[in-house]
Amino acid sequence: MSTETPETPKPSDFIRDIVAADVQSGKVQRVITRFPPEPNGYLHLGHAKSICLNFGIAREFDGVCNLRMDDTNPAKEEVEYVESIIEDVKWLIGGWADHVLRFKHAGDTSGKPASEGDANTEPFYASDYFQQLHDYAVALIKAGKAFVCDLTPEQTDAYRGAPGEPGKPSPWRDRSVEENLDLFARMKAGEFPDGARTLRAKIDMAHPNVWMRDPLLYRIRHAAHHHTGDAWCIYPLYDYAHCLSDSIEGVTHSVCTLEFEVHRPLYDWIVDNLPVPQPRPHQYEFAKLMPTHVVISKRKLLAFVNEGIVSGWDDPRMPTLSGLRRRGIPPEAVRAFAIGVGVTKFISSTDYAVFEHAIRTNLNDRALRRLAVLNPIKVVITNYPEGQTEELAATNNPTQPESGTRPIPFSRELWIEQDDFAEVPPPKFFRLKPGGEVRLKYAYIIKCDEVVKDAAGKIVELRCTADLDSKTGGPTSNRKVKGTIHWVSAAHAIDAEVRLYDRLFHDAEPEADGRDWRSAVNPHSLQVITAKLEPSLKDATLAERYQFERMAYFALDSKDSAPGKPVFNRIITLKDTWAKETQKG
RNA sequence: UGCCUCAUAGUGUAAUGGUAGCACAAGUGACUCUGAAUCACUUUGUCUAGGUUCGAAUCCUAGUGAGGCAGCCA
Repeated sequence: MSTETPETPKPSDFIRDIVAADVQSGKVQRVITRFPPEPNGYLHLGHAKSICLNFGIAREFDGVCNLRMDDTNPAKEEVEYVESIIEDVKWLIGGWADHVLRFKHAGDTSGKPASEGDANTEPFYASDYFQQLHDYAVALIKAGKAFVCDLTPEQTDAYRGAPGEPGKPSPWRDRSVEENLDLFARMKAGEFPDGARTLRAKIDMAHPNVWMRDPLLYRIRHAAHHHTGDAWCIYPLYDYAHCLSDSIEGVTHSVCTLEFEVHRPLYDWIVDNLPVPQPRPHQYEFAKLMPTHVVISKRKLLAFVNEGIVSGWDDPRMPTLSGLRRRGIPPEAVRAFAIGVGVTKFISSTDYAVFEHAIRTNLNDRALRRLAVLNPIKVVITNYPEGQTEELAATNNPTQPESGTRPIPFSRELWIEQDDFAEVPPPKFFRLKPGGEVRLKYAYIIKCDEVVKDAAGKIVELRCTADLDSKTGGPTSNRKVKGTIHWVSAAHAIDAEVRLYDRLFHDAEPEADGRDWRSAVNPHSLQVITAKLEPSLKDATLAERYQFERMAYFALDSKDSAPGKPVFNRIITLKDTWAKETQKG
């Protein structure tokens, strides 16, 4: 069975146009891209677009894509995040771009990929290149293009000037090459405390682009690094490390988000002022994905976790990739969405409904149909013999006829959905009502004869008669009634915990008008119930997706489900035009 | 108010000087043993003003609006 949602014909965008032109002209022999997350948080829906872009370009142009940890800041980065990033990337591109994903041999720092069949691999790390980066810095100093600056952080800010007004040169700008070399060596040797000195590029303090005003290249941080340990106490900054990491790995197209656009002149300056291999990498920027109805900044996601609003980074309500995965959303759906939104430089937000549509499209194709009653009400078929059971054939997936049928048991006492009965039906109500008829899916047409209530007036049971000639598949089953509802046999149903997830935010823009997103959190984003499931669901598997007919799509929870004790997560509801209809009234 | 960038239906996104199309959303109808899916149809758009051109969403100029940039974060 194909699980790949038909994707837009052939992705084409301004970045792919550039790549195609570079390949066409022979400027680039082999396309190499990279996905460079900083390991200081979990990957989320926004990253999915970047992953699909970088890996997508690689696979479309017979290139490769390096997974690289952009870990130049020892204070913020952790191994836990590295591991989650690897798992999430593999999950997202699984079955689609695995073959273009490159790792390197564990421990190797050359920037070269692991050889075929190497079993001991790990992602690339910017921190692998600290020595090389250091040597390049020395070269810059020798060329008179970098200097050690003694300004304090505050002074550095003040000297930088502001947009619109030029900065002024650091008094340390014209130190001799020898002095700079000596000082840089002593920075590296740990002679100075944090913040005491920096290494800066010597460019132009009056440059209209603030990032070109003698930008910092290295800072002193006496801190252990998650990957290099205590080997270094000077750490390169992003602008210096990123372009050179690209160069060292042979990246041809370095694709990043729009906020780095103003950094591009610096990216170019660094690689153009160092003897790097040619052709050198080039940076291109696109607008990041901003879905409505979510909050995806790392800081806020971290707050969700730390403040206990959700159960963890992989809570099924989180827009993290691990959250989406645990929710049961297939990677194919995430990909179809991330690719479908397109790539431009226009800052926009994407309606969450587009994502939901991608999920439903994928699930409709692949999900196994099952009958399950979420909020049960008892039905007794008074003309059906007590103790009798018959097996009926139920279709597994009408969109995949080869998926066949499975047997479901029918008996005198059933559960049906509370919403499928109305004592006082609204207009156009097609379901069960007193004196009315409805089809029990795959079974009989029944008529409601009597509504039984308890002392409090609460409905406890519906007494119905079945038209025994109307059995599905039988010779006299052709009689039509307007409504068909789902049901389970009370004697055969299994109870299971079902977690009904809803959007974490009802507002399209949870932070509109400067509100704190916390005040917009949907208090009913999780509702836990015990549902009545058809017995075949006791054999549900984690790999499978299920549609509880007429209700929603579900998947087993990967953490809390156990053999004999299934726990289902609601992935997404079916579209419900009836609910929309009733809201109109 | 210096530099950079962007502007096409409600939301996204195509059209690369030649009929403004697609998706989502919204609406109407058909079909339906899932009020799902499917199918058909409908509504809504080139920021403004000039210019170049036989012809402009596209090229030029000016304006307007929006965003990014002044971390020893990435």
